[in-house]
Amino acid sequence: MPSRPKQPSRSKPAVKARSTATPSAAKAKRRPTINDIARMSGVSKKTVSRIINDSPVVNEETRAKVKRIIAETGYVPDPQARGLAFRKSFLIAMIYDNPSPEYIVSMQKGILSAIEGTSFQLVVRPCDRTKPTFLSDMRSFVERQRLFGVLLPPSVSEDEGLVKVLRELNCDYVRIASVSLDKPEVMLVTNDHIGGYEAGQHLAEQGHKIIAHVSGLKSFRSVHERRRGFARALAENGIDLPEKLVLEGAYTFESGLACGEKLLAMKPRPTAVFAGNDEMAAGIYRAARNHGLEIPRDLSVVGYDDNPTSLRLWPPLTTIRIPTENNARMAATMLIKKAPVPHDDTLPSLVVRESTAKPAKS
Amino acid sequence: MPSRPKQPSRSKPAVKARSTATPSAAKAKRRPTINDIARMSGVSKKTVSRIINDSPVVNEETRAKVKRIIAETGYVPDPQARGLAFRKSFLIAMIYDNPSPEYIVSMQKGILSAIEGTSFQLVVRPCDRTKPTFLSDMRSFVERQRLFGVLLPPSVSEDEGLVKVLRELNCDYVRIASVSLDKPEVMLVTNDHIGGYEAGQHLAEQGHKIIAHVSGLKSFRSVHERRRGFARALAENGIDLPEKLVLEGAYTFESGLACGEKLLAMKPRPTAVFAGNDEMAAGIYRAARNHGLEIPRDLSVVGYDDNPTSLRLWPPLTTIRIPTENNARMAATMLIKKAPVPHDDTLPSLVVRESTAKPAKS
DNA sequence: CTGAAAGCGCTTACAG
DNA sequence: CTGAAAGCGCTTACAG
Repeated sequence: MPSRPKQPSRSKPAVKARSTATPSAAKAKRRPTINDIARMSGVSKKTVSRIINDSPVVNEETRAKVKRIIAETGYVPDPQARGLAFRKSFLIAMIYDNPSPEYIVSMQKGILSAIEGTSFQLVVRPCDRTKPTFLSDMRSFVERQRLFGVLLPPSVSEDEGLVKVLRELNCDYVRIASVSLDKPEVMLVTNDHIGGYEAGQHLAEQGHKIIAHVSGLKSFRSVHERRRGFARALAENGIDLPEKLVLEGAYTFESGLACGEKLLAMKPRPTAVFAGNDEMAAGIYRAARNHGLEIPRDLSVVGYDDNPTSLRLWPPLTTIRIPTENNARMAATMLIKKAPVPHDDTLPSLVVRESTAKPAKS
Repeated sequence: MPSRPKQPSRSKPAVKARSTATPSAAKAKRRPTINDIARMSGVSKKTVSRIINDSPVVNEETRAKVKRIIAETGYVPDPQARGLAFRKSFLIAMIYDNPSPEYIVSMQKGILSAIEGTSFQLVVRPCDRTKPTFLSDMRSFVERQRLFGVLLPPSVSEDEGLVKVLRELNCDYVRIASVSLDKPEVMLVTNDHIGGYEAGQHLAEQGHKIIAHVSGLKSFRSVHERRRGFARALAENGIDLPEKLVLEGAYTFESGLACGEKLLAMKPRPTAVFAGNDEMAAGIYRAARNHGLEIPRDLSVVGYDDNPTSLRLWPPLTTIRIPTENNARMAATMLIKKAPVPHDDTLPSLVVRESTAKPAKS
C-alpha cells in the first residue's frame, strides 16, 4: 500500500520515487562518492584515488585522515566506474567444460573463498571446446566484459588456442592442469601421476597380480598422468600392466559400466581395477553386480576424485582424494596476486575405504 | 622470448607494450565505440544510443543504416560504461544457500541458458542465512555491484528480510519456492505438494499400509509442502499417516541414515518410506543394509530430486523428478522480461525405478 | 525525429 | 607529496 500519496503534490513534481522503494526508506540516502570523500577530507579526489589504490606516494597523515573518513562514511568505490577508468573490470570468470557438478561447485567455492573481501566477483562461463565458434565466443566474452582474469580448470586449461586468445587480449589467467603447461606463475599443477601411483601402490600392496585400469578419454592430459603413475607403481612391484587390461572410458557412469562388463568377462578375470574417476567406478560396481560378483571379495575397486557418491555406494569406495577447493583457492589467489603462491595441500591422496581387499585364493 | 628488444629505442620511449601481448598482435585494434559508430553513420551518439536501447522514436531509415554499420564493425556497447550511466550493472546474481552441488549446477545452467545472447552475466553468491551479518552483507553486495537483479532459490527465497532489503535497494528479484510467497511476476512456484502427492499415490497403489515419511528440516517450506501432498494422497487411499511415522531429518545422507535406523527398529515395521530428498533416501538404503533388509522386497523407498546418485544406487531409486534447470530458466526469463512467463514444464513428476514394489506378504 | 551539453564515478597523464 | 584537466564509453535531461 505504499502507493497512496501522503501529501498533496506541490507545483513542481516531487522527486520521482523509485518504484519499489519502501515508504520507510523515505529518501534513499545517496551513497558517498569519491568527490564526497575528497570534500570532507579537504583533499583532491586524485589523492583519495591514490589512497584507494594503495599508492605509496601519499603523506601518512593525509592517508590516515582520509582513511578515517572513508571508514566513517562507509565509502566503497564503485567497481563499474573504476572498471571503466581502468579499462578492466573486477570480474573473474571461471571458464569450464568439466561436466561434474561436484567439481564445478568445489571450484567455485575455492575461488569464492579467495576473492572474499576483495572487489572481485565470480562470473561463471561454461563452454564447449568442440563448438566451431568456441574461440571467437571466448574472445568476445573476454573482450566485452574486460575481464580482470580467468581461471581455467581441466580440460579447457589444456586448450592452447584459448590461451593464445587470452594472451592476445591481455587477459590474465591461471591454468589448473594435471601437468605443467605454462609458466609457473600461471600454473597450478595437480600432479595426477601421484594419485595414479598411490592407487597402484595400494592395489599392489594388497597382493593383486592381475590389475586392470579403466581410463578416461585419452585426449585428456589427466588420463595419461593417472595411468603413468599407476603403471609406475605396478612396475615397481613387478606387476605388468598389459595393453589389453587398459580400457578407455569417458569419465561417465555408462562408460564405466561398459568397460567393467568387458573386464569381468575376461579370463583370467582381473582381481582389481583402478577406475580413472569415481563415476566410472560406480559403473564398475554395477557391472560387478550384473556378473554376480561381490566387491571387494571378488573384485577390488579404486576410484579417483572422492566425490559424494563414493560414500553412498556400497561398499564405500576406496578412492583418490583431490583437494579441488583448495586448488581453486590457490589458483584464484595466484591470479589476483599475479605470482605463484606457496601451496602444499594440493596433492592427491589415497582414501582407503571398503572396496579394496586382498584377492581371493584361487 | 618476445622480451628481446627488436629495435634500438628511440629518443622518446616507445608506447608501452602490454606485457603479455603477442608480437603478432602488433597493434591491438581498438574496439569501436559509440563515437565511432556515430561518426561513421553521420548521426549523433545519442541517436546511436537510442538504437542500442531499442527506442521507438527513430526514423526507420536512420535505424537501418546505423544497424548496418554496427553489424559491419562488430560494435558492441561496453557494459561497464552503460552500467555506469544507467546506474545499474548487467549482472544477475544467484544468491543461494542450498548446499547440493547438483541443484546449484542445474540452477546455473538454467539461468545461463536464459541469459545467453543477452548482455547479462551470471555472478554466483553463496550465503549463510544464519550468519548475523547476513542481511548487511547482502545489502552491500547488491548495492555495490548495482545488480540488475537477483535470483533466489530455496531456502533463501523464503527469507522475507532479504526480500525487504532488495525492495529497499530497488533491486529486481525472482523467488523460486515450493509455494507462492509474493506477487506472481516475481514468483516461480515449484508446487512441491504435487511431488509429495505423487509419491504417496504411488506407494498406496503398490498396496502399502504402513508408510513412513522422513522429512527435511521443518523450517523449510518445501518440507511442509511435500508432506502435505503426501498425506493427502495417503488419506485419499484410506491410509493414516500418524505422527510417529513422520521423522524430521535434515536433507542429508547422515540424517537419512539415522531416521532410517529408527524407522526400521519399529514394530510393526513400515513397509515403505518416502524420503524428503534423494540424499536421505541413500541414507535409508544404508540403514536397510545395516538391518539386513533388501530393497524393495522388505522396504520400498521413494526419494525426491532425481539427482545423479539416485541412478548409481542399487536398486535404482524411484523418485520425484524436479525440473530445476527449466525452473531456473523460467525464473531468469521472468527477471529479464519483468513479467510472468508461461510455463508448463515446471511440475514435479514421479520416476518409477526399482526401489518400490508391493509389500511382502506378512 | 534528432542533437549538444552535462554527468555517471572513477583513473591517467601531466604539472608543479 | 598533491591537484586541475581530460577522459573512460555510455545515458539522462532538456531543447528544438
